[in-house]
Amino acid sequence: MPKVGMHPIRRQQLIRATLTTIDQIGLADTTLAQVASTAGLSPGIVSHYFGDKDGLLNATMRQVLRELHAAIAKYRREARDDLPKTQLQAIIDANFDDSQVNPTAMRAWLTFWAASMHRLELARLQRVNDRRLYSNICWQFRRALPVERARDAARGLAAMIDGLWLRGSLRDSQFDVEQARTIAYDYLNRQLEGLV
Amino acid sequence: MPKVGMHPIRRQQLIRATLTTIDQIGLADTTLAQVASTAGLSPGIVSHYFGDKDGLLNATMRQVLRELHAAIAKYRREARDDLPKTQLQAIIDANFDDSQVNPTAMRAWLTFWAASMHRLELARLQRVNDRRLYSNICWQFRRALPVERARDAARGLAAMIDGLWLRGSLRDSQFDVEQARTIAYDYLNRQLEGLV
Amino acid sequence: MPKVGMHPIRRQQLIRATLTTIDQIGLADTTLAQVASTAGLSPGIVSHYFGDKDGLLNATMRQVLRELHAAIAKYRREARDDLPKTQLQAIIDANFDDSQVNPTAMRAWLTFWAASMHRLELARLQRVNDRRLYSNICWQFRRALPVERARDAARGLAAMIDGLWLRGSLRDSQFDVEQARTIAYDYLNRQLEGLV
Amino acid sequence: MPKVGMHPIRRQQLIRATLTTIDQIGLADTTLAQVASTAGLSPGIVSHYFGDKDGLLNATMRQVLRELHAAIAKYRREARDDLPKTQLQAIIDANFDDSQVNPTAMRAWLTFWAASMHRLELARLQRVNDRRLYSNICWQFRRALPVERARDAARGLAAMIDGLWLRGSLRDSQFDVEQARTIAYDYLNRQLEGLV
DNA sequence: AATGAATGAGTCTTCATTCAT
DNA sequence: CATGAATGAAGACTCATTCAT
Repeated sequence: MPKVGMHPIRRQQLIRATLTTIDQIGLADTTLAQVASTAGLSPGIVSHYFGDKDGLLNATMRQVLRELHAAIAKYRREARDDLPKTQLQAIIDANFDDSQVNPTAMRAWLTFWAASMHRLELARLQRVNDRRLYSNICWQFRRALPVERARDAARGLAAMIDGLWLRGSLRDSQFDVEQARTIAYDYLNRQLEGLV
Repeated sequence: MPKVGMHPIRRQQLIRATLTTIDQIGLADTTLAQVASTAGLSPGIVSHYFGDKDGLLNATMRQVLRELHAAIAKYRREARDDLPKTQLQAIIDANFDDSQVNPTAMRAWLTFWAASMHRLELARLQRVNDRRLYSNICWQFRRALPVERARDAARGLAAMIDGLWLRGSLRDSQFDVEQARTIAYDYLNRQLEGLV
Repeated sequence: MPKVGMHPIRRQQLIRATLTTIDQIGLADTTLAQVASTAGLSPGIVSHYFGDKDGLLNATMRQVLRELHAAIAKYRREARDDLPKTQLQAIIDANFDDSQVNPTAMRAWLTFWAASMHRLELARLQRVNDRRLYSNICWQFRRALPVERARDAARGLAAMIDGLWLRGSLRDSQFDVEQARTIAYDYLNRQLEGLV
Repeated sequence: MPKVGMHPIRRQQLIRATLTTIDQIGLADTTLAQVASTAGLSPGIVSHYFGDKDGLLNATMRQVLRELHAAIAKYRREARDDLPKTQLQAIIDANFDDSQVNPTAMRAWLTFWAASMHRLELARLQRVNDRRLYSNICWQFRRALPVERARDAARGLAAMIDGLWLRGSLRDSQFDVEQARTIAYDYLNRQLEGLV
């Protein structure tokens, strides 16, 4: 079946299958055979497209990050204005978009976060993403607050977002987006209180 | 001297060795042989004291939780008064006590958090702890705020604590306790603003 | 120009690539993908021209043997006379011709020699060649020596040639043709001593 | 079954099994499972005693070399005098001792000789052995011949021994010790002719 | 004629667990 | 109590071979 142009399709299939498997049985129990079979392919194919298991995992994490960035970009593009508060709300909304808080995505996130503690490449990806979120937030706060205050506010909001999300990942029940947004918005409002 | 009481000593040795190994090479690469050798014991001994690997892991997580509770109890006991704010500050301080934010402890935490997604017993322990933190915080807020407000404030503070801690776990550098406390205190102050 | 005759060209390419690969990484690590890529072709092509891996290996060994016979024929044709001694010297020279003692050729030889222990077809080729060398040598000795003496002299010279070559194959350095010839000539001289 | 002192016994078992397997199906088709099963043990045991397949192979080759050295030492010790000729005959005899020319041993030899072309450690062992044989022989010749003559005689005899042995390895039939000895003795006699 | 994607059987290796001592 | 030898199942990875294009 040597159709040309299978590369991107097969990679997508396998990355999707990896996310599904991580969701269902966890990274520790995820085998290449599992992933391949979930993708409806044979085990040998993984090395063909990703070299080895690490390659597959790295690619999967990159995909997860890409989706977060896409969500953030979309929400900010669609924000009704460019005020700091509006933009920060867009960032909050993007982080709690369904693409990010559905159980599969959340489990993948936490899985990669934990795995990054001992895997160099994942740690690198994680750190880049981490800094990007913080920078975006900080930039907006600096338009409204003195630099030191802006930095703490940014650290606080980033922590709040991750914390709400982290605690949500534990629940069996659906992540409560409204509640999370209310709490994050409240934090934001209090930081910008009496300004705009 | 009776030779009794090897039980608790050996268990401690093995749990310590488990934490060390998780810290250094990660749970995924932690083998019982590693753990046993780190503890200066033979591989066969693990099953003698913990039944199997799961038993060891469960016991290790219990130990980590116990230490957090001990820290919280200690800080609250030593708080200068029983005012909500003071008690909540004590809870914050306990969560950022060195016993909780040293790299080994933080890695263990995140490791177990992630592992709990697919391990029933760990999930149970996690959830109990999670609720206990929330309940403690909520209880204090309710002494100062209307119930609905108290609940959101509690959710927010718990998320803030976990988020600061989570983001700290990524850093190579030492966790910045002062900064984390400043941000958490600030959140607390704003929630209780104009009350006391 | 008819497009016919790709057959011999492709086969040559692949056989050459096989020898190169055996030289560089050894038969044990030689994969069809390696060979094909060295030949600048695709992996699937091998089965088209040789059926399977065994077919390729057999063809490669045949080629190696053909080159030895060509060398021997050439040297004997060019010998200055038909005396036994001259003809035996020609055989010695042919065996130490550069086409036989360059590192690639020597490694291929030893590789096939070893492989022939458990591969029927290679063993057959090996044995035919082996006998041919012995017969050639023996025939010449019989022109000068009584039959029993001739047989032992032939066995000795054949062993001497193979032994010099075998020990040369170990060296990292270039095979010392002069030295090998001196030693083999000396053996020859002593066998024919006092005879002319 | 943790009897102590199993180490040397198990290693022997596995090395023997390796030699048997190489003899019967060849190195290329020798799997650890094969070896272990031949030894009546489980596949996992190999890594316990030899680390990995390479470790097993190295140990096996070392054993083969050890046996050759033991044979040489024994024959020289038992030689009736210390004359060069007698000692050289002892070396020849040792190389054609049954421990060296039984089919299993010969196949192992040739296998390792070929394998050493692309395996560093085997090459090292091979070269050490190679030099030792040459040195021993050369030393004896130098007691009877001028240095240059001694060196060529040593190279010739070493090549003769290896060549006879190499050609013998091809035969299905039993190695003809008498014939080989006759030919090697003859070479020796002619080199020392008119001296002692 | 030639490609190269895909398969799937087979190998090495790891490791939790058992158990004789 | 404790050891550590031994097991054997399971996983990652390789690669000869096939086959649609």
